[in-house]
Parts: sequence; structure tokens; C-alpha cells
Amino acid sequence: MTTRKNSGTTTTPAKRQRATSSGSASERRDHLVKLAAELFARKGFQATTVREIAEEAGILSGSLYHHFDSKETIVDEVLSTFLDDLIARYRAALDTSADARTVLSEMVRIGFGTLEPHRAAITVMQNDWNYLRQFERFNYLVKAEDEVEQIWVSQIKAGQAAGLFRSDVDPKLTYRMIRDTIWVAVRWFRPGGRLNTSGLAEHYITVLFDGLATGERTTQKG
Amino acid sequence: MTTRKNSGTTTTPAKRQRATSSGSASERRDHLVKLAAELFARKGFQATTVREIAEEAGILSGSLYHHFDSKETIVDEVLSTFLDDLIARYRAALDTSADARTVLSEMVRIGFGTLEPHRAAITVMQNDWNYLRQFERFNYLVKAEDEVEQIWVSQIKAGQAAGLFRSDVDPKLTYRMIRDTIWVAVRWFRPGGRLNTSGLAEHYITVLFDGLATGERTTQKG
Amino acid sequence: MTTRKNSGTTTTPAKRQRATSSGSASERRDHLVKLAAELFARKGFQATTVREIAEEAGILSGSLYHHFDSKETIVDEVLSTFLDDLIARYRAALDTSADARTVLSEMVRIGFGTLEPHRAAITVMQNDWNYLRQFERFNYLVKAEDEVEQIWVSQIKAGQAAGLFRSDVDPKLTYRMIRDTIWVAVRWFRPGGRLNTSGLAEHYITVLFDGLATGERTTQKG
Amino acid sequence: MTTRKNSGTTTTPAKRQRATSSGSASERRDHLVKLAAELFARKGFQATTVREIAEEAGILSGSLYHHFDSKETIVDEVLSTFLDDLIARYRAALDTSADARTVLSEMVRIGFGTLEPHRAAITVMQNDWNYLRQFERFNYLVKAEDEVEQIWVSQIKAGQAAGLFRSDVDPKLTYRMIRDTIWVAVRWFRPGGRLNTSGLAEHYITVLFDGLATGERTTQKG
DNA sequence: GATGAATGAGGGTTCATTCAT
DNA sequence: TATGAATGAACCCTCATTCAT
Repeated sequence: MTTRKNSGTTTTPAKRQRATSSGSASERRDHLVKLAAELFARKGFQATTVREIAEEAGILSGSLYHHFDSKETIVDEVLSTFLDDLIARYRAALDTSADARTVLSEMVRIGFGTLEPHRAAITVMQNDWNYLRQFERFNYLVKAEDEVEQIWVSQIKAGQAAGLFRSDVDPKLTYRMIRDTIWVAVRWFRPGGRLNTSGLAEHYITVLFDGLATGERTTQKG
Repeated sequence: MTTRKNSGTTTTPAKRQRATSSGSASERRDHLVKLAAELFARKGFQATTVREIAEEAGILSGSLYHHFDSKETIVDEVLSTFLDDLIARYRAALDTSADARTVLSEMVRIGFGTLEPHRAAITVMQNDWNYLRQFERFNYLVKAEDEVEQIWVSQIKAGQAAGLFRSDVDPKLTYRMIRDTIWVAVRWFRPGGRLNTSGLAEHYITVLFDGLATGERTTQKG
Repeated sequence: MTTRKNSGTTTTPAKRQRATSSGSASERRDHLVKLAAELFARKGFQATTVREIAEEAGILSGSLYHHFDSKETIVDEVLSTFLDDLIARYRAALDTSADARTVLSEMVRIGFGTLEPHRAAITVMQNDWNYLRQFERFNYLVKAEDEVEQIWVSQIKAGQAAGLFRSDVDPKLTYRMIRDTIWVAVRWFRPGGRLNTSGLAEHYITVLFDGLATGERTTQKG
Repeated sequence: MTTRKNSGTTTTPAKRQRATSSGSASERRDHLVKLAAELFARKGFQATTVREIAEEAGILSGSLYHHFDSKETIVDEVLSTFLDDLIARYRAALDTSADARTVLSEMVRIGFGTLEPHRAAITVMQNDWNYLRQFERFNYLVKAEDEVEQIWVSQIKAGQAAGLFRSDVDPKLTYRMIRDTIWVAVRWFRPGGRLNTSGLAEHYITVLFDGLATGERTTQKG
């Protein structure tokens, strides 16, 4: 239920480390993380230099190392903050004990709902995950991903068992497609466009559950 | 209809450049591009050094510059080769003058069908596009993307006009979701698993057109 | 007779500076010097960071600068403390007005006798002297060294004049060899081994005065 | 009999690596090593920057990495070259099957004989060994040292068994003192002074075997 | 005295690229 | 075509030191 390999049950190590800092120190740190996240999202993790991050904060690059061990530590905090929040939201949705379709709808809404507050983190995860995963320190991300997958897959299976979902689809595969569809939207979604994230969610829920077709015809090609 | 900003109508500049080379030289070049593509896909464009590419080919890094002007030229060739092929396939599907649902299904199949032969290129496009787009030379990729978008959106609209597709969905949005769902699959799809790309396509077509729900219930919206 | 270039006759500047501090402040300072000396000895002067010294003392690196102007000041104190003590001991030995061999023996014993109480300082002097001497502030160390050399050389010459020492050896050269043999022992001497420093001294005195050979044979090769 | 942990029997890995290079490449490399050795000796390993080494060679610092993996690799080559030569010389001396005193004398001469050709390497070993040994890659230096120690100690013991050397001295301790006395001379020995290294050797051999005392008196210990 | 944020200079190293051979 | 030496700019990071609090 946590996002870090060596963590306890409810908090990531990063979060715990953060908590040990004094209030204002933590605020400064959080601010720096936010600035860095924006840069990582815009230019990519590797293409963002520590000098740029520092410049954005109005300090020198060396000064960043008063707050963080390394560039990796910064992106780590970006990602784990997001995952902590995401998983917490999912858990809350599960606690409602509604039927599978309702829960799944809510989870879709949660997913799209993170698009704005965690836009930068999600973008980093989409673009730089392939690079970051080669570092052992980010193994915990895989674990978090697995946990999320289990949550989704069990709901899909429950829906199938209850006769709510068609039984001829693969739960794991279906989860992956839903997940990807939601997160990849971060690439083109911009606040202020035709639809807000809530509209996006409803749009997707409609297509997801009821399909694109009207049922007028059932032509299909092998 | 082409993938390069400064190209003519049917061939990318990269392709034309390639064509000017002698047969065996072109083969050597293609081989190098293929090796590079694999590395780009595995480690990311930025994280892959020209030294590594050269090493993989059994030559020294400086020697690569007899074949390519720059590292960017290599990845350019990787991407444009893929896009050339993709667009050509789409065009063929459009020529069938079948109904919108049939055409759209075929286009989904085409998309999934590129997952294996163009795995590396698609991976690079997914992971490194955000970085590469900042270089002017890759502007043509945006144009190619726009062209593809138009192909899809017009089919969706045609389907709606024909009463085949529900009219309460946004064509552009729907296209994006379909597109993302297909391409992102490259991240987890591995040949030899439960489903091949053809199976993946049918699975997705089912959910896409007819929805996940069985219709047993019409429970709600949050 | 003193160890600092700009000092008076009997005390080093460092000592004087120390003396001006209040009792407990001086104790704190001495403690910090001792901690630093250990680190310098173990890791080398350059490789030891002020952060490490401060950490060892349970404070932050910036706080060290309430006690010392600079890192060099700390090592200065380490070295001058040792030299002050050494020269004081030599002087005492000279006051006995015994014959040259007795005095020289005593000086060897004094040298080995500093190995334990001044282990760290001697180690620093052996390993980091080459680096430290480039700073003008450590010029006084050369002067102290010269003073010590004069003490030894005059004793050796006196011994030769009195017919106690063979006259075919170079006094200065002999001094250097004795000196080096004693101090370099700090590299391998560990308290608690077969011989204590006193045993080491006697062992060396034996070989030094009477030679390794038994006299049984006088084979020699050019 | 070799100076590297993972080496075969007669050559160090460094040497083998060097040998694989073409003639002129090796020469360039050797030249760079020589320049670096001088700087290391003069300023210390840590205080010498790669930029300084490169400047000395008239190239840029980055260019050094065309020849060496790292700064450590350079100093490694400096030290192993010296040790290879030293051990080879010792072996040759042992092959003469002369009596222990003769062999030991020869080994002292060998030691002093390296002072000039290997001055830089010996200086580095004296001053920076304490720092370098913390890196695993230099473990082989300890092994080389052990090998040398065995050569010496066995000769001293042989001399004692043959009644040539006094039996009341500790072989290991005696070796260490001899070793230190020879090598530390690098600190003050300058070619062109009163004595050349050959003179130094004979001087030391005299004192070592026959002692400083004339035998006129046997006063001992205060 | 101590803190902690920041400085500023520099360190070792990387890497795409060039070019004479 | 390929080599290999070199470039030059940039990168992440370190560290002694300062100073307002």
C-alpha cells in the first residue's frame, strides 16, 4: 500500500524524511521540488540541468545540494508525492463498497482528477520512467504500480462476476488500456480547453462502458 | 501526406537521402539505424551515446559520422521510417471505401499491427518525443501527426453522420484516446505473451465499439 | 627554539592564541583539534572535510568557524602542539650533559616515545607535509625542523670528535636516516603488538650503534 | 610475484593493457603518465587536477580520458610501473645465490638505485599511499608489499641462521626499518648533491652492518 | 556558540563532434 | 570507410567558507 520498497505501511521514506524537517525548511524544499518538477516535465529529466533548477529558484546550483543529495533525489520526491496521493485516493474509493461499475467509474474520475494537480509528475512518469527505472532506487515505483494494478484488476473481475461487465475481455489487459488512456492524456490535456478533467472523465466513462457504437449496426470485420 | 516538413509529396527527405546511396552502403546504413533504434528504445535517446551505437556495430564512434551527420539524424531516420510506413498503411485502408466502422476497425488493426515491426521506433516516439520536439528539425513529426489525426477524425465524424457512432462524443478527443491506447501498449506488450497484436486489436475493438458494460444495469454517474 | 615563524622564544602563536581563550573554551577547542587530528591521520588532510570534523563533534560545519579561522588553522594546531612537545623533550635531554652516545640514545628514545601520544600528528606530518608546505603559513615547520637537525647533527659530530662514532659517516646524512627511520614507523606501529615503543627504541639503538653484522665475516661486494 | 591482484605471474594488468596498444599510442600514454607522475610527486595526488595534467601535456582535460578511464588509472600506472621494475630487480639479486649479507647489500643498493629513475613514483607512494589504499583497486599494492617483505625477511633470517647477523634483532622489524630508511630518502635526496644514490647506499650499508659506534665504549642506555 | 541556507570556485568526468591520417 | 586523438562545452557534484538569525 505504499510507494517505496523499504517503507512501512502508509508513508513513503521520502515523505518521512520530509516530515522530519522543520516547517519552513520543508516548505522551501517543497517549493524547490515543485520548480524542478515543472522543468522535468517541460524538458525531460535528463535534459534539465541542476543549474536550471537552481536558477529558477534564484540560487546557485551548489546550493541545491544543501537540500537534496542528488538530482535523482529531487525527481524521486516528485514521483513519490504523486503516487502517495494517488494511492490514498484509490483507497478511499474502495472503502465506499459500492458496486464494481460505480467504483471503477470513480477510479477513472480519480485518475483524470490527478491530471491537473499532478500534471508535472505524471508527465515525468510518462516520459522518463524508461530511463529512471534503471536505477535501483526507483524500484519502489514498480511496486506501487503493481499495487495499483491489483486494485483495478480485482474491481474488473468483481464486475465480471456480478454480470456487470462483459466476460469476454481480459481484466489485466483492460486495466492497462484504461490506465494508459488516462495518463497519456497528460500529453495533450491543457487546462482551459473545451473540456476540463471532469468532462474528460465522463466522456471516457461513457465510451468505456457503453462503447462507441450505437448498436444500429453490428457489422464487423475479422 | 508526407512525414517531413520540407519534403515533396510521397517520400521523406530521409528516404530520399537514403536512396541516393549505393545499394550496399544503404544496407550498412540501415543496419546502423536498426542497431541505434534498439538502443534508443532500451535506454532512451539521450542516454544512448554514439559510442555505444558504434560499439554495437563494431566500429569507433568517429566512424559513425561517415554515415550520419549527427545523432539526431539517426533518430530522425528511425522515426520517419516508421511514420512513412504507418501513413502508407492508413492510406490503403481508406481506399477500401467501406463504412466508417469497418475502416476504423481496420485502422485500429493497423495501429496494433505496427507494434511488433516498429517496436523500437514507437518506443522512442513515446519516450523521447517530448525531448526531440524542441529541435526544429523534428517539426515535420507534428505535421505527420496532424495528418494522421485528420484521417481518424474524419472517419469518426463520418460514422457519427451515418448514425453508426454515438453523437455525444467528441471526435477529436475520441481519436486521441484511441491513439494513445494503441501506442502506449508498446510499453508493456511483449511478443509471445497471452495475446499477439492481432488479439490485442480485436480485444480493443470490442471494448471500443460495444463498451465494457453488459447493459444489465444502467447505474449511474457520480 | 620555537615552532612558529612569527613567535617569540618559547611558545607558538597557536599556543598563545589558545591561552587567551577561557578555560572551558580552550578545552572545547582542544577537543575539536583532537577529533580533527584523528580524521586527518586516518584519511589525510585534504580528504578530510570540515563537515566530517564537525559531524564527529556533533555540530554543523559552519559552527567550526567560531573556533577556527580555517581548516588550515586546525591542522596547524595539531602540528605545532606536537612540535612544541618534541622540542621541549629534546632540550631536556641535552641538559643532562652526558656523553654523545648517551644523549643520542636518549633522543632516539624520545622520538619513539612520541609515537603513541602524538600518533595522529606524526601521521599527518608524514603524509600531508608535502602538501602543507606549499602554504606560507607553515614555513615555521621548516624552521622547527632545522632546529631539530642542528641538535642532532651537533651530537653526532661531538660523538665523532670524542672517538665514539665512526668518522667515515656523514653526520647530516646519518641524522636524516635516523630521523626517518623513527618517524616512518608511525605507519605500521600499532600499540599492543609484539614490541611497545620502548622496545622499538632499544631494538633500533642496538642496530644503530653496533650494526646488524656479527663480525664473523667481512664479505662485501662492490 | 606480481603487483596486481588479478594478474598472472609476471606482468601487471596495467602493463598488459599497455602492451596491447600500438607502439606510438603506448608512447603517448607513457609520456602522459610521466608528466602526471611529476605533478603527483610535486603537489600530491589529490591536489593535482586533471586539468593541470592536461595543460602540462598541451591538451584539454577531456582529452586525457581518451587515454585513461580516470585519474586513479593514471596514478595506478605510475605505481605499478615502479613496482614491476622493483620486484624484477629483487628477483635478479636473489638468483645470484650469494650469502645473505651480499644479497642484502645488493638489495639495499637496488632500493637506493630506484631513487632516481622512480623518484616521482616513490614520492607518490610515500605521500599518497594512505589515501589511495582506501580504494579497492589499489589492494594489489598491499600484495606487492607483502611479497617484497617476504623476500627481505627470508634473507635476514638466512643471515641469522648462518651466524652472519646478530640473532637478537627481529627480522620483520629490521626489514621495516631498512625499507623506511631507504624510501623516505626520496623526500630529501636531490641528484647532484654531495652523494649520489650509490654513495648513499654504501653509507647506509656501512652503518647498517657495522653500526655507528666504534666499539671504543659500550655505554648503553641512560 | 550554534544553525542552516547560501556562495563561488573548482573538481572529475562525459560526450557529440571534428579531422588528419 | 575507418581510426584515434583531440576538442570544447557542459554536467553533476563537492566543499571551505560566510553570515543573518
